[in-house]
Amino acid sequence: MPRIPIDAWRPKGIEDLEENAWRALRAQENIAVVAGPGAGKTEFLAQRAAFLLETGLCPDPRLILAISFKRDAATNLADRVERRCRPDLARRFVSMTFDAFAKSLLDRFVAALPVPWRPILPYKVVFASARDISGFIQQATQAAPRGEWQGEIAAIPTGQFESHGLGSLPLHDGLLEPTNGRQWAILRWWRESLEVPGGSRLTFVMINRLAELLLRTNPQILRALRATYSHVFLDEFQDTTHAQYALLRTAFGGDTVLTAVGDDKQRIMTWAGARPDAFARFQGDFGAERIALLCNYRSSPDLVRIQHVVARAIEPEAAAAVSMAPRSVDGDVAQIWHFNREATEAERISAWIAQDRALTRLGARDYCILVRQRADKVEALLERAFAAQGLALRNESAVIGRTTLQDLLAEDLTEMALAILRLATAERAPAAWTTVAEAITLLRAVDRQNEAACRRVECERDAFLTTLRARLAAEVPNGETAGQVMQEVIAFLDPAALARSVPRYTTGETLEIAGEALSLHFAASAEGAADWSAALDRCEGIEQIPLLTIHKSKGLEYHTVFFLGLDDSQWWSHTAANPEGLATFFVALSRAKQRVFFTYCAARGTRRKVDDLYTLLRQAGVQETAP
DNA sequence: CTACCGACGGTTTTT
DNA sequence: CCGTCGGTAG
Repeated sequence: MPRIPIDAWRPKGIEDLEENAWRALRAQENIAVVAGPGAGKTEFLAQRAAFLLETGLCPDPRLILAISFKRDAATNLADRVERRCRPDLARRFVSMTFDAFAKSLLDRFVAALPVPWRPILPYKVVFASARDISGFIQQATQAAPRGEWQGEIAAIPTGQFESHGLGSLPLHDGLLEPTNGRQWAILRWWRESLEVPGGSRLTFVMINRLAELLLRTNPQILRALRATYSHVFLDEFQDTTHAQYALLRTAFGGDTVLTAVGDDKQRIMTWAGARPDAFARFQGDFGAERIALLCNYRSSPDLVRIQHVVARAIEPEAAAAVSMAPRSVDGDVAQIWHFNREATEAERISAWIAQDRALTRLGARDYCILVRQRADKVEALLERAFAAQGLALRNESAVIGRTTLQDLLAEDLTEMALAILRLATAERAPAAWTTVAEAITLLRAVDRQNEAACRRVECERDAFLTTLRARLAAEVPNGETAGQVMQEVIAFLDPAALARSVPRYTTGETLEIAGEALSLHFAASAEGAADWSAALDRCEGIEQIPLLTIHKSKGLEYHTVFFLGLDDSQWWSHTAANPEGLATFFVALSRAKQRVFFTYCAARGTRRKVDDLYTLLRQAGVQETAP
């Protein structure tokens, strides 16, 4: 296949790029791309991948590795590259999460770890709860060999032990001799976790640290890794933790070309262990040039202007973004709504949305209810009023069985099972056909060359679909039938085959948890649904207004955003001008494409702590009204 | 058994 | 800031 000359390369699927994006796209050195909300970070990375592959700057057989924090971000990026590139090139783009990257290194080369750090196999991935850690700190305090260390250990903040303690202590070839109480406690944690008869218990922070040690002590593995990947992309770089940063330095501190993308103004994960200086250090440690993307393809000019007031409060030097999205609504694009009673608040929001929908024909998913925390409380508060207006809410973080709604909807199992049910209810569902065909090929492990085998599998599939179609046609949707039907669909897909063919389902209880939750959720969706197709719509959240926390909304966008509860009780941890609080507010504000409304309800509490946020809105010219 | 007090967690991802 | 949980006094 011919390579495209660098100067002749054009972007795929979009018109053009802004000037700085072109410069960043063509860079052959490490770069730090600072991209505010709506700048098209993911699109930029997808275009850069296409550029590097199609021009041969990433030469065959070398690969591009893209590292994201969340699974959905990793999948999303891989999908975009697939849509932009020939299959043989897209195959050389590897997109995974940080944790999956660290774990894959550990799993492949565990035997190369220095003996004192080698886990007992099979090790188990565990998630240390705050309770586990505070319990550990308590007993470590008791057991500390020196009096002066005891106070030091007792003073370790529970929330920082894993990220700042375990995450930032480098491991060494041999056993380490602790020089202070903190180190003693961290090493004790390591020994207790590694020396579990029957299998070590490792958290992802530990897996990151072990992967880093592995590369540092095995130059030949490090060389092989660097030979594999010519370029590495790092998404949401502002959220990099201590352990991840250390792994990056060891793994790619050589001649790999790194592209880090992110926005310090959207750094809202430091409380969960993100290091506050990742971007700044990256520029120093990796000699990366800083390139700022200035366009905002999401929000209208009026919203971008309001966002800029908040952006400057976070970073006084912040450059103003240029809105590329025309305004499409009349009236104020931002308002503060003041209520006395929660019932009035719920009623006015729902009535407003119902009326707006009637006028504009926007879909339910063009609106969004954002909260700082405790989405279930807000769901209970709004549900009745919304139902009275014929609106449905979808609490994305609702707990279903042992998982949550949004995790369940991201499961491969869910995608496959719902596609089968779509085929059994809808007249035409081309996307569902593709999904089902691919799923069956994967799960039945049919050789495409073997025509007889293919036909047999197709017959089996059609027979199942015919029976299912007849069954659904004969029954009115209800919870009990829906639960049973889902179990049958899962049985048809075959849990054993899923465990064999989907890496995610190979170990642990993930498949079982997803199966359970899917049956529960489909049952709940079918209860009171007009027909089976409506039950499936409900299951997928079509025509439901999303309700989610700011943290979950990162990276998403909505035409009209309601931020519910700009008050001290939702913002209990906020203090004036603290960067993380301002960043959280900035993320909420910048989800909106056209309109954003903040609500305050006196019955919920005061607004002293959040006074600085109101001041910023006032400075930006946002009016307060009592609708 | 109940009533009250103080401590603590909340916003999250990851195979 | 506010709800929950565990402990203890009555």
